Amino acid sequence: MLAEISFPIPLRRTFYYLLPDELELSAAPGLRAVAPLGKRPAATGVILRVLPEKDADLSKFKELKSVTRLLDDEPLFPEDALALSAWMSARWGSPQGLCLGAFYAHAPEDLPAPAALPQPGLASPPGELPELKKFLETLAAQRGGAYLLRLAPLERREAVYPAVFHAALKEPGAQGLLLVPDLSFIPALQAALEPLFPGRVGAWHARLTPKKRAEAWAGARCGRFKVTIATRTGIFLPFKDLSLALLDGEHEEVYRQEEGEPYYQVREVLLRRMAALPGRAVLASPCPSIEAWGAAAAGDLKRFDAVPPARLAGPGPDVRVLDMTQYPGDILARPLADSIRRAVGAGGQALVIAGRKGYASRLLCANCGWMPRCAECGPGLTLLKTAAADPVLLCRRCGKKEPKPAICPACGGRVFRDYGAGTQKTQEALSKLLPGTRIARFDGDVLRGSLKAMREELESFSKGEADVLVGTRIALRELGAPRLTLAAFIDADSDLSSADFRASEKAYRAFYGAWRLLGARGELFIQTREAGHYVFSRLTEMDYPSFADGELAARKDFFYPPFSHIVKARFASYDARAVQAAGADFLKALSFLGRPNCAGEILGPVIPQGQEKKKFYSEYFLVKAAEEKTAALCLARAQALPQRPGVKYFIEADPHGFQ
DNA sequence: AGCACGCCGACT
DNA sequence: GTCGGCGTGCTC
Repeated sequence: MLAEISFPIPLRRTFYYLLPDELELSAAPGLRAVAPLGKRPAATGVILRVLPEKDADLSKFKELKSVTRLLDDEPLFPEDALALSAWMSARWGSPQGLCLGAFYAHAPEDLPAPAALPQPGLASPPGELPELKKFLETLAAQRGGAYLLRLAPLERREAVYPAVFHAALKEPGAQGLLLVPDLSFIPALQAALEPLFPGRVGAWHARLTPKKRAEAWAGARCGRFKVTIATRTGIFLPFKDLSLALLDGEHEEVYRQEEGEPYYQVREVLLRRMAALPGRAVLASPCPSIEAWGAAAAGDLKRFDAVPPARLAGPGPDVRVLDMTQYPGDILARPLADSIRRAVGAGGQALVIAGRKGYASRLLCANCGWMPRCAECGPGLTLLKTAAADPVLLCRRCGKKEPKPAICPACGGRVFRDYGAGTQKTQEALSKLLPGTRIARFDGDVLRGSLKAMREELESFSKGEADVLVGTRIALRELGAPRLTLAAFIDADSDLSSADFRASEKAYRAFYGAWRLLGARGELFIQTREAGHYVFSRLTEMDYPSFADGELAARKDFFYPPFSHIVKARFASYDARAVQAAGADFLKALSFLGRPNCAGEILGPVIPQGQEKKKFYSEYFLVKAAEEKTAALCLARAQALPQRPGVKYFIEADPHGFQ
């Protein structure tokens, strides 16, 4: 008999090994096996299947090696980890061996013997939150199911999640997994869960010491830990009986693994894994991803809004959207300037978020403030200055280009100005406005400088030495500012018109994040030339559902996820003709698209801006497929393309932030 | 990914 | 004359 084995190496290939007689009976799919591989005397892989010799084509290689030994008596995962990793591999294109490796990477050679465990009863439940009651009752009554839990803007997760796990883990052996975006969230949640499950709350993250890591891994596997709180790799932990998995802040981008294979998206793996077990899956967020929102609308997730009606939520910060067409040429509109002066004068602090550095300028009429928009997509266009040709306007959403107008269609004016104030320009303007005030700056330049300088800038603000902090959106992340009474986005348009179709969603969350930083009596200002954009219409009440509904409708119109699956293929070379030939190969390999059961479309070739006079050429295609299966097929075909010499291939599923 | 082979620069 | 840099190639 043979064993087909998958190793954690970046090869889209499995290996056949001979099973010695004494291992023939115990070998089975899902068990780890040790075997020689290449020059390595002992490599550990996972058996995918056991098959008779006649079923394998052994003609393509000269030697057939033997399995040395097996590491497990039974599979580490009660669910079908092989099927899950095969799906991951097809979904995001990483080799199955690496996907399996994510599940098996931390397994010790010798599994610790499962110790007999005391099964203490549950402690008394925490204070019941009325708006959560319905959700908790539903959860307690089900063994499976997927849920979207929308939390109130100012809700403390430490108050909500213990109630969720308490309601869901009543059965003695049932285990829970709580995934968080960052390891800094773990201690507080651990402290909140500990009273309910004394001594049975585990923690898993990248910075555990080897000993702690082994303990956490074994504790999940043998059932010692009732709840494990983990960062994203925790999705691959083995559990004896995983009954509930909750993804906190499910919209967060850290849940998408894009640096290094295997590529995956925690939200999707979690839903898939919990459905396979089966167990309950909960996606939680105050502003859910549009993907999750769409899944709820389609009935794939059951949505619960643990959010009291806006009017009962009490006073929140004031939100003021300033229409900058009323203040042409100003960096700070008058009402904002007045409010900053007032806020700082009253002993408060102001946070000013400028547009990101390096962004292409936008164009506006110097006379009337008119700004070109894309006829089809709505959001403003971006002005691109190219050295060779005349300036063009580019729609970042659909990629359509048009020449820069010579005269303003609104007023006939012939003078146009660039628009977009960077952090430095904003800092200057603020210095003029507030002479003698210390203004700290926090942006990519400071960040790129030294880590120490960055901390100092941020701390000078947090400690109150500076009254104003100017920064890009990264400044929002780790800011602690007790005296903060005003936050302002100088140029919301640079966020809204960015390359990504998730731009509005991200912008909304940025506004929302700033809003949350402010106390109940704070002021939030947003300067924009697109004051009619639907993002803003939902901000005054922080009405996320209607914003998300609008966003979802736009995704449907433009055939974006969750209504399609995107595959991006980019080809790059010093030889322009080789790039084109690779593109032709690609189109030929995907010619099945559009046939029955293979609905989809191909956009491209797109030639990225600014390479006109460079020696290096690249172009890319975007495939939008209606079904996940079709997208997976496109991905597989693109990866199987014959490699043309000198051409680099970049094939990616679900690209974020493409242009 | 590993691990080895192989062919050119600075050193005990 | 060797030690060692990392480019290239292969793994049932």
